[in-house]
Amino acid sequence: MTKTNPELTEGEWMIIRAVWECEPCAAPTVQEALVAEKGWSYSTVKTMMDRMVKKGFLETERMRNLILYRSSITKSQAQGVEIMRAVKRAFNGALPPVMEFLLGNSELTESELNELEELIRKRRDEGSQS
Amino acid sequence: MTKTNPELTEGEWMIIRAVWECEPCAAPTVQEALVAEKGWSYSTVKTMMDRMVKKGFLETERMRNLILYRSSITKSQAQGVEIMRAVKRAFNGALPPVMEFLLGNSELTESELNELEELIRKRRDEGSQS
DNA sequence: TAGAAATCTTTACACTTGTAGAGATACTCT
DNA sequence: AGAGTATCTCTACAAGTGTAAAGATTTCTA
Repeated sequence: MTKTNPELTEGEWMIIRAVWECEPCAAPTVQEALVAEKGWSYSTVKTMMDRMVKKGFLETERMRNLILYRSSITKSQAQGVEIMRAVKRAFNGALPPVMEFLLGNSELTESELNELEELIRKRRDEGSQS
Repeated sequence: MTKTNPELTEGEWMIIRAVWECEPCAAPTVQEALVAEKGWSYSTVKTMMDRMVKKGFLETERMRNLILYRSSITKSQAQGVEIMRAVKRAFNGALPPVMEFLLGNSELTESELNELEELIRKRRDEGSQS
């Protein structure tokens, strides 16, 4: 039942980030992890988590009276969907302008710039081999 | 009343893209432009547009019986907000991993790669001057 | 000037999302 | 076994979003 194209809401991102940190974990644990940042009550968190189960973002396993949750989607999967959705919406799916925007609007250190150049070089090598 | 931090929904993106294409334009024009892709009725489009006015995403000007709409936010403004929101949500605001992801998951031509390197170089020069 | 055509206004409804209270259960410790 | 504690379930509600029908108004045209 794993969702292949997960579109998470802001609240769901909060939840799943916490789950990735501690899975498998129970709802009260997640709530405790988020209460400082979001102030959410237990009911709030539990409701969201159960909705996420229904949507296929989380899975549950019952251990006695405890319900353990784990993510059904990987972090990189969710990251990819999220970023690509934005790219599609805002840039009609065109990547170079996005890169351009990011390069122009971000604070990158020297070493990060080097790293990126390295990635580009690697990318080029891979490309020419196929 | 221009919104400085516009978060557009999917539907609103549809609308505003069409508005950017033809502004100033009337609601029926926008509806016609979108009906093929979305199948939205006139009422649907008009309702969304009026909500967007209330939110400060669009502005209106009345000409006789016609209401002309124009965008209150620029394309690059909206693009920036959209992409940065995704970066923040999915990558906790860290840009290098995003770039890495994009480089690894996109089809870029040789010349686009060159272009990116050029951008990086330029970025570095700017950085070292300040 | 009456009917047709274009456009706008009002109202509505279902679904999602953020939010949570209140009550039911189950487990633990004395 | 009873009381306290932890956890879960049920129910609810307001705001926002996608969707649009029906009616009102304005303008054009014969």
